[in-house]
Amino acid sequence: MASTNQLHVAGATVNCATCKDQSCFIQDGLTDEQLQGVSQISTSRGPYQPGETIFQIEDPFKSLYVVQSGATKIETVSPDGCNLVDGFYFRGDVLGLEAIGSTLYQHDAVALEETWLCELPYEHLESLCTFIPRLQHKILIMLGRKLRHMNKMFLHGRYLNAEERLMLFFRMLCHKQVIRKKANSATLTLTMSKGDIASYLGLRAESLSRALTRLQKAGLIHNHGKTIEFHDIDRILAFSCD
Amino acid sequence: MASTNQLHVAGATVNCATCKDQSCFIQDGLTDEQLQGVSQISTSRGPYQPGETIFQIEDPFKSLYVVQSGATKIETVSPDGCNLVDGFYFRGDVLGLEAIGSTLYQHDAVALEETWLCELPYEHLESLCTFIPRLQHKILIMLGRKLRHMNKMFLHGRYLNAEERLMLFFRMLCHKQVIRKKANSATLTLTMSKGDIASYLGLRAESLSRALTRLQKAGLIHNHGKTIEFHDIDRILAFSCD
DNA sequence: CGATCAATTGAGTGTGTTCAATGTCAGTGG
DNA sequence: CCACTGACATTGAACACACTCAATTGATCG
Repeated sequence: MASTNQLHVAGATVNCATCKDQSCFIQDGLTDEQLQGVSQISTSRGPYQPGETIFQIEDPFKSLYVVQSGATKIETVSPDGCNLVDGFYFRGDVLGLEAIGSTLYQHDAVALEETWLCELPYEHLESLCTFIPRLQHKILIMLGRKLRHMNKMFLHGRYLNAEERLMLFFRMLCHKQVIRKKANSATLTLTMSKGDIASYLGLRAESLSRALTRLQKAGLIHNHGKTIEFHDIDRILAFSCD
Repeated sequence: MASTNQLHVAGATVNCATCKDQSCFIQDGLTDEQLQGVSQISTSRGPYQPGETIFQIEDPFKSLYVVQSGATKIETVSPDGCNLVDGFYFRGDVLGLEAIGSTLYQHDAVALEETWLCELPYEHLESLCTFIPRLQHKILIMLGRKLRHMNKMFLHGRYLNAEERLMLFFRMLCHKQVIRKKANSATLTLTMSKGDIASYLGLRAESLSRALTRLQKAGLIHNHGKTIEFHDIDRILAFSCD
């Protein structure tokens, strides 16, 4: 696996500094000089293959990772030994925030497809914050945003039934531009298993399957294998949980 | 309502700097000089009376608040207009973290009993972080800890039944020293309504009531009105959700 | 082509919800 | 002092939704 300060994105190899062009949230809005500071501590990692582990639960916490391309899931183990999928991460998302303030990672992180990451050693990053107040500000914003997101999912997700949770999931994927939208129809190619999705949504695989079937019978989607087609994506996007 | 840099705790009026003695997390471990910096930006607020609002959802976000004495709840409004209780805060807890990175508060915060708070203007606090790396570090730890806590509640709480959620709630109150423990029996005087507790636990008031009844029939607790007695608190504390 | 794992479908069950009725308590006013 | 009120709490009965367990189909890969 390569380990350079070069990034591989969509077939091309590019420098970390061009992160800026991809609106990678951490770098976004920093001056060139500040950017260089961040570049100096960051390292490109990849390609991770599907199923490959990025870090494991209770490994010593060392770095945050920004997803440059590909997709990743994080999961923990429940009291009774089941795997609980806790999140999906796509381009621009930051892995490892839950470990801040701890010495250990809180999850397993696993690549879902061929994935490139940008590693940010956390101690260096925190030190850098002292010299770049704007960077400190961005990290804090990111943490606050994550808190709000979890809070919303937590509070409102509880009261949604299986179909509503699924709609919410599709909306999230659309927002992260994982669903390729054209006109008002769209296609989604799943990189994760349906079991993972079910777990993420707090459902059993069977319940998710039934929800998919119901949405299909309602004419909203067409579900075959790893691809889901949306006939009227706008109706899904219009669905509101709040 | 008073507004000074004096704190009222347990009937006495004390200076903000003595926060240190109460292991208020933000100040804890700072040098005297650094402490003074924090003291300079902080203001004591109170007493808030039961039911009194501290801040409201969508008010402009200005400050974090550390609970010095008393108790507070935060709540949001669900899609269908119900109040959802999202957290209870006791001595040493910090209110308003979810608003970091936003311009608006994300919750209503309401005092549950006579309550004193220490107000920390957020912009000042963030500026101060640049000069006191240790303070920055503490804030980040605090946010990470909050993330982990929510994560755990979110993931594992979903799979607990009513009784288990209730036990978890008691355990939390014990940990926050709200339940007065003596030998292996203990007493809890509720400052919040049972409806609030139910909402916090993701249950209906009826379901919570039934869970209380079942625990009482099992001889674990005695539930009358606003007080709950624990005959064998250790069995409750031994209950593990993970 | 069979082996294996993921996904789907069916039938029966359980836990919390919903709706409605009753009980409890504090505060108010006659 | 008692009756009235309104908010909160409890209890009962019927229901809904996701769960469990089991069987079947489908997809992928050696």
